[in-house]
Amino acid sequence: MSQKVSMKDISDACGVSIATVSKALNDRGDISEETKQKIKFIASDMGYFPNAAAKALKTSRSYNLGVLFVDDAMSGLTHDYFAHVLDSFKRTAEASGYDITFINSQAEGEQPRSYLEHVQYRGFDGVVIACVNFYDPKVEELIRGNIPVVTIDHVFDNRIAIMSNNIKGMKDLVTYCISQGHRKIAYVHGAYSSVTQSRLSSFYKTCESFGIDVPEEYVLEGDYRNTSKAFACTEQLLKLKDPPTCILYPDDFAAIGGIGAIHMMGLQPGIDVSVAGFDGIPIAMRMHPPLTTLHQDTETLGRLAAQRLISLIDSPRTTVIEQVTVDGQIFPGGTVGKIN
Amino acid sequence: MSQKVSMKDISDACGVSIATVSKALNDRGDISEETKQKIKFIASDMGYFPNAAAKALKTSRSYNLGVLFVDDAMSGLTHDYFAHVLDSFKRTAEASGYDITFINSQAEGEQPRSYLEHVQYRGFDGVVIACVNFYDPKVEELIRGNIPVVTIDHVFDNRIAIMSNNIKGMKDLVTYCISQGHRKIAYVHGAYSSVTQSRLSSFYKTCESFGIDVPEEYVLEGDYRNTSKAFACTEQLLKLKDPPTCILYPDDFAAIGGIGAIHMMGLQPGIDVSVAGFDGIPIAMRMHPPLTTLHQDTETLGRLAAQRLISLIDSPRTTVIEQVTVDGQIFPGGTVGKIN
DNA sequence: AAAAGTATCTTAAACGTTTTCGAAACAAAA
DNA sequence: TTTTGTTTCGAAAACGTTTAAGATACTTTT
Repeated sequence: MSQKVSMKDISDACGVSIATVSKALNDRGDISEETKQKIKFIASDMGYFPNAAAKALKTSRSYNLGVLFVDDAMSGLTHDYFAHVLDSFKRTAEASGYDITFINSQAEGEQPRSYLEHVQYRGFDGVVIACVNFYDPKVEELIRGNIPVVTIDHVFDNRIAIMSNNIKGMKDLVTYCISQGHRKIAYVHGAYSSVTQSRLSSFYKTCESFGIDVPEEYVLEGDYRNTSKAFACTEQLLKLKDPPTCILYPDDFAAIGGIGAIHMMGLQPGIDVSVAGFDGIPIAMRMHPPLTTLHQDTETLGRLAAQRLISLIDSPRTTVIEQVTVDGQIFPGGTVGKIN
Repeated sequence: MSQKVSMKDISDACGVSIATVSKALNDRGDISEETKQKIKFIASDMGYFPNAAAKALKTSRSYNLGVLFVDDAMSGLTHDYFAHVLDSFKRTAEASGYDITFINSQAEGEQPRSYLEHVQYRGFDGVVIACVNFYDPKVEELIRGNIPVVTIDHVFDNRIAIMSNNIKGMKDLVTYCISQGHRKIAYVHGAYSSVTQSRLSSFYKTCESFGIDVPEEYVLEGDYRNTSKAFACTEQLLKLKDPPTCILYPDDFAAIGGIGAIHMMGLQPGIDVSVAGFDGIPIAMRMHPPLTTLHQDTETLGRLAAQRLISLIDSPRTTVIEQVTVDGQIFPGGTVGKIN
């Protein structure tokens, strides 16, 4: 059963030509309502479905989107933030009839090819890029290639970019901490990147706007998803003669590392010293007490990326190339306590 | 630039037939070494790469694997355990020249089709299934379909299954706790499933083998990834007249919930009361103190799944249909302390 | 020297579609 | 009645490959 039934089989069964079958199944005008219904009925009765390869070969449209979430330093799939973005991207792409497959640069028994070559080989209609070293020449090549592309959290000249609003996010987070009475706020930031830069400058600027001075020793370099560094930095901060009352971290992972240090020192997070994360991954928001964090709207990020990409594919002329930024939302949690 | 160059272009450039080009590029015997080298050189010089659709159409081999990680209750991608398995699967599949794309049951503007139809439409060479309601008739249909398939953590009659060894895992975990001196061990287990059943019976059996009696009130129903239930259960357990000294949880998420309750009560995990998780997700293993947990070997799980699947595709006759179970490894962490 | 074998290359069909263009049939307009 | 238009359909080429079978030239065997 289910041995492939082709348009040829249907055309035989219906006594029409194979061209007519194609037209009927694709709802082209060039056909009478009567035969169209008959063909459709018989086709579904025979369990027909099209052959993606043949269709793609003929139309050079694969209805397949490539995603580039590389996993060297930061493994895409196992990185909560990007996993959530991808999950959302996947859902909306699939709802529009697109499948998604991963881009890689493995060879098929041959020498490694580039990302762009892989994309052209598979005939992806479009590509989304995230969680990547954007300065990798192979990534550059892909972006300069002639296929529709949207990037996430990084902007390239003349390409659509979906950006999480790190400026506003950090501003909201700092503002929240200040509203809780904190004025001695430390920041363990992530390793250098454009995202880090945005957050860092927003941190300084917001503090300044409230007339808060940030001592140099309050700003330490940690790293994303690095609990150990966060642990060490936290210890260091709390041993200061004038320790901060509130500590910000590059992400929720790191914040959990910081909380470890706080517990280790016999203190209670949110009571003796406040901490806040960034990202709003599920585990952080469901801890006890829940972590105060800035929840990045991964759902919207992924959805917009898919929508824009598909729009770019369908109507390259009329979709405007722009960077859209999506706001996160402060998640109060319980680890930033009221003071004074 | 990079406008598609086909075999036709190469054959023109080389003054040979298309067939000869195909043979040269595919290393068929039927050709002289000299022309083969010449063709290969010119092909690479012209930036040629094959067209996947055409190749798939002709050979009915797509070098594309379908993965079914559905996301309703438990969203596949955002589920740490499965995300890691998938990540490993992806890496080894890609190293063997296969791409991977997600299976879904969305229609292309039409009525929703089944998983199996999607698979046949795309011409996937094989399929891996995980993180799924295995009793879904659409899943059943896919598994009974005529394509190579391997399932993860669930066994179907006459199909390859890759199983994490929950029996041994729970046994090792309990044994470790006992080795630390614990004899009053509670278990907040997950919702009903075959995995839960395995772990629960292994828990009882191991305790029994050490002559340890498990009071009824030590075994509570929590749920996977549910921090709140774990929090509540933990409170309940610690309020007992004779509270346990050690508490086991369905997974690391839940354990973190339990730790929250312990902190809330002014106690120190690993000192005043011990806790252990299950899975060994990165955040748990990098907390301070690190969570004692049973690290499931997601790397091997994913790799074996890919290897077996590809083997099944390449040589259906000689690959044995069996369920292979892969052992996890105890991660001592620091939340199960020595007692007495 | 004829026959047979071997190495190398080409022709052409096929995979399952889509699409252009023309054909046929019929209706409407002149 | 002839012309023109409209609707519905089919023939055939094309997409870029693979592959079976045939063709050619050259070697070897007898």
